[in-house]
Amino acid sequence: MTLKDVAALAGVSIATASKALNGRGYVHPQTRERVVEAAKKVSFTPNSLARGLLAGRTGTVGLLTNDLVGRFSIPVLMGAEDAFGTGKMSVLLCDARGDAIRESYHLQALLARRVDGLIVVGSSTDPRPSLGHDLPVPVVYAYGPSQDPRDVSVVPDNVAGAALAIDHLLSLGRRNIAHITGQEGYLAAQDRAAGASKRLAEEGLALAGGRVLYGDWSEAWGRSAASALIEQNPTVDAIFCGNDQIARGAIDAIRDRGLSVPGDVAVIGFDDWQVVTTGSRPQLSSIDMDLETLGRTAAQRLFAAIDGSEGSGVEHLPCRLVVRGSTMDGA
Amino acid sequence: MTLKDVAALAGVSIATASKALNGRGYVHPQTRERVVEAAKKVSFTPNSLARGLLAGRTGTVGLLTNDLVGRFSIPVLMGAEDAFGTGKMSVLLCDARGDAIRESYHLQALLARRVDGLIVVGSSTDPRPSLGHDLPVPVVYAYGPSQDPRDVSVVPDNVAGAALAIDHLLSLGRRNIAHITGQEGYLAAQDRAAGASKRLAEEGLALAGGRVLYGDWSEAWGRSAASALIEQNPTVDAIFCGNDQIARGAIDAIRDRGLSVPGDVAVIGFDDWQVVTTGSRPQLSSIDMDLETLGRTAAQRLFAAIDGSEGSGVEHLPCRLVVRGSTMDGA
DNA sequence: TACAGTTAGGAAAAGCTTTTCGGGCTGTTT
DNA sequence: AAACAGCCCGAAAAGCTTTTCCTAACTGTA
Repeated sequence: MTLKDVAALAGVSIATASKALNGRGYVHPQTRERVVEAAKKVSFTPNSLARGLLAGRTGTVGLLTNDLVGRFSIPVLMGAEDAFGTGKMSVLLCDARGDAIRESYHLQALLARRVDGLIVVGSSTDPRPSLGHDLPVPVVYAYGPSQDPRDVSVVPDNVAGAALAIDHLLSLGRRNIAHITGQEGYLAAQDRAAGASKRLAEEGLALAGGRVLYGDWSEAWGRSAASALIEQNPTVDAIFCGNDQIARGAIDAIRDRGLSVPGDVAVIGFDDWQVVTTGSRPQLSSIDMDLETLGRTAAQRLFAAIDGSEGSGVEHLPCRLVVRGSTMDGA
Repeated sequence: MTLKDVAALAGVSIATASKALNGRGYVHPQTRERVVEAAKKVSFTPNSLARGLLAGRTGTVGLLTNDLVGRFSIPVLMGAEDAFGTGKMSVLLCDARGDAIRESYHLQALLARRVDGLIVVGSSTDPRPSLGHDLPVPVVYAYGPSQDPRDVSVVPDNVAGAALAIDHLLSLGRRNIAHITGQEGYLAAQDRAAGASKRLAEEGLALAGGRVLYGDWSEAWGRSAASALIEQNPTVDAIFCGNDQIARGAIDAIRDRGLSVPGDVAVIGFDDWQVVTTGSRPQLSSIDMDLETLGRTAAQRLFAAIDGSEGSGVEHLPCRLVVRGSTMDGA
């Protein structure tokens, strides 16, 4: 099953066999045919290890994630795999589970396998420590940026995404817009709140309720916060929520109070997590971070870096508005 | 950054450097110290490619999935990664996206990289075509079994899981138990229905409504099916649902009709998908397929096969009952 | 002093592929 | 007729590590 066997079977030298299979140099068509035939016969597959050893490039990239169970890593990973092209580039996957020691262990293993580059996927959009600059391969940080601005990072633009949500609500004629979101400690929560406030301020408006309602990222919080909000501010006519679960909770609470969504209160979420958005009644509008595009972009940046391009800094990718029943006038 | 550099820096031969770092043969402690020091200094990482080329084993396994976005592959993958041990074994991930051509392409790439073994993760529990037996490495099928009984497969025991759910409902004193589930075409739907019916039959009972309510795996179906069911069979006191989304829809429909869960009707789902089970009111009891254990087991079977063990056939792993508010008496 | 037994370290092969270089050969040009 | 160009193929090196075998030196003993 090695090239030597193929060469022997075809009655040529190893060098000729190699050239025949790779289309290099001068090989008589008839000879080439014999070699190809022999290779097929023994189902020869060139050994990538030997190839990589020689070429210095392995056609493998490492994907270091910290939150595989979470729903953010996977789309990024998909996009990256997509960009690499089927079979051309392979992905070595490691999940550090938020543990720095485990991470450095994985990193070591990846470097030993001579990956051509690394993509680091954060578990949140909070900046994370850089892997450093003395690595022998380029690194791209996706979803969560590196703390070091000299690194290359690709992240979703939460601020603009929030503005998109507010824009949409404004376009529906809503003016009393509240914002319920998750833990204040998350940069994602801060960014989305900032984006929403800024956009409202541009229109001379302020958040209904006077402030951002921080809590946690759960439906339960969405329910209780929305309920209390409506209680205290009956004029609220729209709620922008920090994620889809909160939004779904808000929808349920509003319906429980006998109000209609979106008739009385329009609701929009964030993340566009299908299982949540399509399960609710009415279905939930949301802001999609388009993580697959983000993953693809990260892969492209990595390719560029592998090919010698320099560049650095944090690149913010736009979000997409996905309109469903919870903000649809006709509903 | 190669062993040669380390050896030169430490003033020894390559062979000695190798032995010093790997603890083989006779090396003077002082020499060893010098070598280790030198290796650390240039941050030497042994080239896995060269190592693998020599040893014939690469410490890499291929993970071929068909449904990365789906929620079943990931826990399996996690469990497998877990079993392999951090840094010791690496995982090459490929997503064929249900495309046979893409799959064979990925397979080729994995074999070229000389993986030590393969785990194939199905996108459903329906049997899938075997990769064949002329592969140079062992293969274990996880979640979805191979159609070929000579292969090694590890799958969740849906039949027993359904019986577990029925047992639980019976233990609450419920006797009029209905079953709402997804498309009849899915083996998972059939197995769960069969397990439920069998367990009921053992108690001399039959399904409330007289038949299994097949539909799709959505909340919307759960709502409409549960609503119609209660309408026609007011005596129903429990519903076993084929997945969590259907169950959540059922809960909502029951509450909409002014009945209480679990007071009037107990509801239990399947899959234990946290975002669905913990978001509902009350929180949803469910059957957990424990996919991480499944992944771990698949990895162990693969290890065994790599080490020469034979064995074959489909191994069914038990499910776990997770009790929450929707079947809790006190609630 | 010679020898056996340890101990330390080096030379070289193996593992597989790709690429470079050079040697035959045929046919053509001067 | 001689030289040259073009074509085809093979020998060998490079890429990096591990392991086996071997030599040299040293310790202790007969």
